[in-house]
Amino acid sequence: MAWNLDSDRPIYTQILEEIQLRVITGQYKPGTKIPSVRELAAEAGVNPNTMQKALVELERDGLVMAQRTSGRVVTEDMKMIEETRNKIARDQINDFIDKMLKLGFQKEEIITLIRRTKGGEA
Amino acid sequence: MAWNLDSDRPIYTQILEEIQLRVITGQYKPGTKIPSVRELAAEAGVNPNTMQKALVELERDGLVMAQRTSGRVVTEDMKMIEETRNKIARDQINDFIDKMLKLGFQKEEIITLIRRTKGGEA
DNA sequence: ATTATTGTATCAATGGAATAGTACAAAGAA
DNA sequence: TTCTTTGTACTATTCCATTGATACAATAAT
Repeated sequence: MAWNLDSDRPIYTQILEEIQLRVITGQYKPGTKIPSVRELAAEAGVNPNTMQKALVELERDGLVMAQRTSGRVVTEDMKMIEETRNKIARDQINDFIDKMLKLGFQKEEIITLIRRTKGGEA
Repeated sequence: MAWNLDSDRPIYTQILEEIQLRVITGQYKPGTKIPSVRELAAEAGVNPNTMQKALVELERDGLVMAQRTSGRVVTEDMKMIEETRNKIARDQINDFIDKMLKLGFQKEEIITLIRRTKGGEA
């Protein structure tokens, strides 16, 4: 999977979101180890310090835990993972709706436009 | 209207978007003058240089035009304004759908969630 | 004619993000 | 034991966004 980093937002923020996504989607499974700081940094093409910063922030949220010398492990708290997913989705929706309303679209128009958009029809 | 600037994206980008929005929504009407660089900077609480940078970028898009000493004027090209609005909306939708699909939601789920969201049912 | 306002240009200083390089302590592997 | 890998810490440097301050030319207002 690509990291797809752009330059108009802090890199460590984007990295944080990408790892969050990998946990939420099960690419990094509960209770398992994730790659080391240095590996992840190499994979993402960033400096280890930048990766470290992202990981420390993720740690604050409790989504991953560092074990001094044996690496980092994804939380086993499935409920927390699910709640994180829902919170992110809720924020996405609110931001999106807010912007669209500001642009002068109404809810039913928005829904129509989404229906016309490719992808995700199961 | 508030400028509502946050610190995790370049200020001049956010300013640019805000002015774009004001044109699109008719707060700044086609053919009329917009406030001077210094006024806008004061209103937004930023340095004139930062405001200037945003305005120059808007100029590239052709949404506003500078007149050396008499100020800046909004374009009278309604079609361009409408196209800008549609482009922004399209980008918003695509980004939003993309993120939601990555989070594992499907289109009908997304629509359901939007229906449950407050606002814009006019 | 004088003054004020306009956009524009330029320079220096500051702060945060990112890079680069290095080092250390703890634990597992050899 | 020795070596390697782990997370972590630290310092220096570079780059960009932002601020601050100032200046200039063209025009509108007086």
